[in-house]
Amino acid sequence: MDIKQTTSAFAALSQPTRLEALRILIKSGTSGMLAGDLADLMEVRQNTMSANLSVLLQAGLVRNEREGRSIRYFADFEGLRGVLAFLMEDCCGGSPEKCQPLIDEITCAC
Amino acid sequence: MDIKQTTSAFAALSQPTRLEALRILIKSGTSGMLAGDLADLMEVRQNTMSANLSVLLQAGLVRNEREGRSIRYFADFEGLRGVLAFLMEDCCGGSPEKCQPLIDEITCAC
DNA sequence: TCCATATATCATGAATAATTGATATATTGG
DNA sequence: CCAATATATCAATTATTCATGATATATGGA
Repeated sequence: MDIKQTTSAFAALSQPTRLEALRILIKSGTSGMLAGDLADLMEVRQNTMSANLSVLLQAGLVRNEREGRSIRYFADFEGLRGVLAFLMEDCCGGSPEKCQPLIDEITCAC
Repeated sequence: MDIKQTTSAFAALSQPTRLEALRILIKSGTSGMLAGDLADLMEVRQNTMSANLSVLLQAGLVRNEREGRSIRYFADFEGLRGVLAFLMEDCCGGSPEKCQPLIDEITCAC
């Protein structure tokens, strides 16, 4: 993971449609969602959603699988991990006590 | 934390100078860094760094304190927490087993 | 093979953002 | 109060990004 990949990922997340799409895919977990269903759910046009999913794909934040005529998209948790890890690298070096609340918040009840 | 704040934060992180600056401030923890020292360290001009710090400030990712003639900047861990929490909200809903590696990576050795 | 469905790509115009030189503001020391 | 230092703001140019309409590609069913 380098700075170029990471800025590309954050750029992908800096647009409301893409951020919401990824959040939905994160919630959807292993089930993912069909591109068209996501467009319908979010009430955006087909080509807009396609373009936005393509940006998320290039950024390594989602992956996809063809499923008949449709294409199913999934959050790429590995990609997410890399981006967040790069950002927070050595966060404890200067102030360990600052890190715990952040971790607690990210940490979900699984 | 809403989608507007979050996209603004990610937009702030989508630019190499700002991402690096925040990473340095994250590593610096409670010591933070003076704006000028950060500009020198990163070899960017004074006004460019000032503009970029201002974007990070508006995004709630850093805070600052005047210190004599200088201004000291710090990573805002509370802001970071909010952004990451919003992104990962309900990540376990669909697939709890996917979350742990991500949390492990973020979790530092403090 | 032909048609319908699902998604992707292309071209374009409108809006946003980035860097830079110049200048302004704020603080300190003399 | 004046000069020096540290940072912020302004104006302008250039470069990116976005949504959109139109079109292309790919798959499945008849």
